[in-house]
Amino acid sequence: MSDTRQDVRKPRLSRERILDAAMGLADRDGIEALTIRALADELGTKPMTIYHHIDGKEALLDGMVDAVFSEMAKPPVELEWRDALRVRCRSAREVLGRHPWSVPLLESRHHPGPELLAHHESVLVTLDRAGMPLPLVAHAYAVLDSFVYGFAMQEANLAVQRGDEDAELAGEIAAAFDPGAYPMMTRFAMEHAMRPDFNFGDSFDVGLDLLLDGLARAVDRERA
Amino acid sequence: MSDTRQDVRKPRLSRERILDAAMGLADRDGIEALTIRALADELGTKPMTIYHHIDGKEALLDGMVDAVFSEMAKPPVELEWRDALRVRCRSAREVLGRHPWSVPLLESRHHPGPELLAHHESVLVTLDRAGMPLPLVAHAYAVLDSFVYGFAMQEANLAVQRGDEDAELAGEIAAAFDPGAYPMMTRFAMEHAMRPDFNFGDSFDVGLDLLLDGLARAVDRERA
DNA sequence: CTTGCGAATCGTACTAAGTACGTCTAGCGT
DNA sequence: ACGCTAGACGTACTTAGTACGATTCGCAAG
Repeated sequence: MSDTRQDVRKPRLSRERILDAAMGLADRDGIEALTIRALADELGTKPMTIYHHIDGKEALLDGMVDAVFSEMAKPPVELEWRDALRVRCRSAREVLGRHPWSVPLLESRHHPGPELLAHHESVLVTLDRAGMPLPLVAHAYAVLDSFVYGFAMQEANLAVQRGDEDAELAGEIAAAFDPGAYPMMTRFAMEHAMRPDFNFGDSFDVGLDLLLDGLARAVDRERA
Repeated sequence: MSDTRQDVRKPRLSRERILDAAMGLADRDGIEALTIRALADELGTKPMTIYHHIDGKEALLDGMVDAVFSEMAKPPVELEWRDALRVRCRSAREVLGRHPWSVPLLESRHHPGPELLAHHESVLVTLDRAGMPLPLVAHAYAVLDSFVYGFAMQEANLAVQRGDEDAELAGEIAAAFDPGAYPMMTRFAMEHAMRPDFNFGDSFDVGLDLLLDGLARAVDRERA
């Protein structure tokens, strides 16, 4: 009873409930469907109520980005640095894939939240215990994150096109093809990319290993 | 005379002039400042006039993205594949850096323009003549573009923060730091990232070489 | 030089979205 | 029981995209 009353009354809204709903809405309907009004409907309330918990839409987006970082696994300290980073990067890619709207947002937010900072700290620590000097740490971090973000960005792109129409889109693209204007692209599509067993995501581990192997060699060179 | 008259009269507007102005405006004031009204002002005209040349704002953005691709150097056919790709990737990074707003757009456009298609074709051809089998071509392309896009995205991020306030921003971030809550980040910043000779962009060539070297090794393994 | 046609331009207005401001109300402590 | 305050809400203003119809301009033919 008191539970019911409390549930309906007191904590009707909270920053967390709003963030959860916002992320769910963005996951489901896309980031462009995330409007304050739609969010209010989702929460069974009115637009202005949301402003009592969150300081404008920018702050909402900042909060969502930080929540995304909170979902990413940090590099496990008990693993050797390469394995630890592999775990972290795979998790990051998976999380970004689950929240495709977040990828372009990562770029435009300039208010790092606590989760983001903690995440960065943990990665830096891992690179440090790999024995990298600071300049190499900087390169390693920049390079790994560039790859992860960029890959997630391309995957998000593909996902949208897949969900959009597929047939219509493919037809449109095909129509733009002069017969044989792009022979290599055509061959590539026909003989590989359109095959049922082709999976863009398979390239992730390939690239990740390329980078980790290269970094390991760089560490070895430092040691010598 | 007739030149003057023609210059003032006939071609008052055109798709090209609109695209140029839109890109200039986005470069100068940021993509969020690119509104149809602002663009009309920039061109000395009225909003609705623009719609006679371009089919809505989405089409405008599509056109801008394609224009960005047109600025990127294709891999020169006369160079060995690794050098050719290095030229292409460096150029891509430079162009994306010049048009920071374009990076998030690359993801959201699903109407590939002719320049984009031609660019992709040229890269695929280069990978093909490197002797890669199609599956490796796919991996190479995915991995290289992920890195280039992701790197450009992070650079765009830094550029914004730099231009924004610098002092205010740095203070804000510093304020979020519990004294010593992020020791490795602090050390990294103090002893490396805040030093005047530190340059994030230096990591680009490092990562690019990591990937190209790794791909070259993969090609060699295929040969064996 | 006039006239008329079609393309380019513009004015008006509607819709969607973010949000400032003032009011209202429920539930708490006194 | 009563008033105080946090949270919720209604209204309305602002910015932005864009549909629709009227208007104007430049050129070519008479």
